[in-house]
Amino acid sequence: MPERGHFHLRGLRRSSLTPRVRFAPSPTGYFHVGSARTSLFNWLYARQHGGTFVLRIEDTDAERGREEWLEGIITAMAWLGLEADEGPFRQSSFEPRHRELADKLYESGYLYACDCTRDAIDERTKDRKTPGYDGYCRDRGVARSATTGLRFRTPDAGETVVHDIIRGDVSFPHEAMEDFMAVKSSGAPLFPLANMIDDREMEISHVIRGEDLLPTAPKQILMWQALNEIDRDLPLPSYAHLPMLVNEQRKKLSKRKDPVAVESYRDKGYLPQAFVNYLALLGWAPKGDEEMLTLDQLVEQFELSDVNHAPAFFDIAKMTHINGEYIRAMDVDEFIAASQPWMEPLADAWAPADHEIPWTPEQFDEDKWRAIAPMVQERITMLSEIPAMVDFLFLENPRFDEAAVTKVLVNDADAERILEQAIAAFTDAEFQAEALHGLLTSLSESMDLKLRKTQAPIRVALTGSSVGPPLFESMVILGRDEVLRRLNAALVVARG
RNA sequence: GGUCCCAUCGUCUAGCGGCCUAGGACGCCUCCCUUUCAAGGAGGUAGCACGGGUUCAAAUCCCGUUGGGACUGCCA
Repeated sequence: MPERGHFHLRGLRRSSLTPRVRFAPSPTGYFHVGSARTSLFNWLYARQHGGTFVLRIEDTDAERGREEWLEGIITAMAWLGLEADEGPFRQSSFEPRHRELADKLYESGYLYACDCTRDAIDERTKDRKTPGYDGYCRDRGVARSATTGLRFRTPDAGETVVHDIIRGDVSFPHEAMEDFMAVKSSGAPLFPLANMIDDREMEISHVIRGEDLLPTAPKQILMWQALNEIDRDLPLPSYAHLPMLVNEQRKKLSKRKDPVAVESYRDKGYLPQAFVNYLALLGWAPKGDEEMLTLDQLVEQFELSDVNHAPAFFDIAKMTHINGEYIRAMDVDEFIAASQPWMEPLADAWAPADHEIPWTPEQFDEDKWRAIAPMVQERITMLSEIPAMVDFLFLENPRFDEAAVTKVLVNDADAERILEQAIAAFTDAEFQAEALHGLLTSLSESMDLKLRKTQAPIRVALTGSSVGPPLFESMVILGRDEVLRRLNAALVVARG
């Protein structure tokens, strides 16, 4: 069923309404979670309608665009599974066309030259109720020069209506619309113009972007219509403005204060499927009660017109929970493969940033890791948590948690006899989890202690921590000799 | 200040006039399971911002108020 907004495409010669959408990020050094969501929604829309997903990098800000950042965007999108059908195109490469059309708009009178400085405008308008450009140069006939920008002559009356697939019709009265700057004094168009020209040239049918761009939509529509008069006559795209992603203060996510880099979530060990799944749940919800959805299911169920209007809080706690679910849902081999970058990163493969591995490559033991992996899998929510949980298997000596040592080895009067008896019992025990379990259980009974009490000093002695994977399984993986050696070392500590 | 957007549990949301005694999920709390921690199981906590209409009937429609937010640059 065609949703609201599709009527714009009536009479269009574009082949049978197949949509062409685009994701147009500006390169800023990392991939923003908001961009990821916008990208995802565009991709989903294209996929479910058999359309085309175009990637266009808006790199016209000379100071900002850096070569390696393009790679960052593509890498992050590939990680999320959002490959573009066309592109990446660089907006900067279309600048000749931008200038050509800007000139045409100027020659046709849609744009006029303005030599006002910001200070002069502010000075003139400081006492007015309505700040913004006052139209000073509108009819002054200022000659275009290297110091004049070009402003768009907005209509005096009437209004421009943005037909938004998500929000319905949004009207902007021209009366309140200033003659905005469209072309820099350098002759290069500003974002609203350049962005719109590219959408025309690429015959984009649906502009799906953040709500922060809703106020620029009427400007772009006005200029689009102007170009329809003097250049090609092209149908307006449909618009869909996605609600903002906000922080706990309900403000737009800030690159300064909020953790917005997609790369950092990858580094922490969020799985792309989980990340995408969570992103899809921000501003949209599936029909049923099941919210764990694969990319394929999202393509099937996603509905752009059902997207919410209100801003959504980017809740890392919920995303982390979903990530844990995905981790537990993997089979062990998948889990081991996925965790490799955090365990034994390959020399020329991707490795997480800010991640320290406590053991050396020589100390790492693949067999031990495989043996304990299933138990680790159901205890973590992020892959980066793994090393701290298994390092005792690979290190010469466990990294001791001082608080735990003090509590269960030093300050606990029972620690000494528990360790002594455990050593005696384990020395010629069958080293198998069930057997060890039974052995310590009966040993506890003979000492009139709870098993939870007797396992504590042993756990700290072997792993350095009072929390961790199941103890008896860990003992088997560690082996009798090592278990006895560590218990004896702990006994020395317990005896003070 | 101006223009625009928005408003259901703390959070993400379902709900599109009667099925709502407002459903699910995260979080939080309790209990069960249990060798720690998790996981899992069973419960619980908590919401229609407010005020007017319209209607036999409103979380759902309309208006207003309040409260959030975005934009307001020769950045994109």
